[in-house]
Amino acid sequence: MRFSHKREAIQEIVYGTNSHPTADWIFQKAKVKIPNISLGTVYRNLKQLDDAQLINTIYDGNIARYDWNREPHDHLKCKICGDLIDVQLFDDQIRNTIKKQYKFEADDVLMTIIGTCHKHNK
Amino acid sequence: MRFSHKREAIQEIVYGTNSHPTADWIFQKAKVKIPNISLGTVYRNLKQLDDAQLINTIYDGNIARYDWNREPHDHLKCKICGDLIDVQLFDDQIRNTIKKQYKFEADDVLMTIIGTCHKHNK
DNA sequence: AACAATAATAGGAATTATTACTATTTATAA
DNA sequence: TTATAAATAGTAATAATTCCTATTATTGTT
Repeated sequence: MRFSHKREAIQEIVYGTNSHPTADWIFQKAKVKIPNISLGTVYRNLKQLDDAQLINTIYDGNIARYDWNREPHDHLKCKICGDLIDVQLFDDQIRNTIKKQYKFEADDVLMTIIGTCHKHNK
Repeated sequence: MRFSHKREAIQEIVYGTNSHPTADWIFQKAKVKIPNISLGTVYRNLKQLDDAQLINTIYDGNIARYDWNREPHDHLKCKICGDLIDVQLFDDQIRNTIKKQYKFEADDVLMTIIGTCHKHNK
């Protein structure tokens, strides 16, 4: 993977937020710095950064979001504001349990808890 | 919700498979019985059946799949063949843990384990 | 520094999944 | 049996994403 200013900028944008941004959000931010950047470039580079293990892609309903946090973690999703909150729920032990119980070679555990976040406490 | 033959047929199709079908797969099956059914009808009725708690909608990457199984359960997703396998991993205890730790009112726990299923054992 | 090979890009077209719109049909309650 | 409103077909519209192609930029090699 050869160096590119655009990819560098895209990576900086993803690394600069905890908001699990969408491709379009990243595109809007990128345009401020690089007015002629195209959405295709954003998608292509996000994919490359994911392939290079520099960012994570997470699917939120049927939209892709991007996450700089490469540590294994899960998400709390607020059904009111839609926010995704990072949490650490399980350790590696679960993989062994699953492997034994279901003859399934587990690579990754994706977990989302749907609910209401503290901002909406009455 | 008023009775409809099409909705009945759509529900039967979802209830008749363990394959977590997509809207389009259901549409193809429905056309065999009801040649003039439209894709919009399939989507509308799947939404109604979900609202009525008669089926479940699950998001697999960025595509919606439908599941007759209303019991709380999780999925093993094979990265090779894409199959989703139903499994029962956690009980309600996890909700209380999350609630305490994160001040989060948990309604639902969505969990998918990515890996390789037994069909691909060498 | 100039060159050659090829990765990266812009801009737009194409694709895929899904929702919205509207005139017509159908279920059902009175 | 008729009035009502829900359900529908067919199609247009939208949203997210991928694909295509001519041009541009990076980088290893002269």
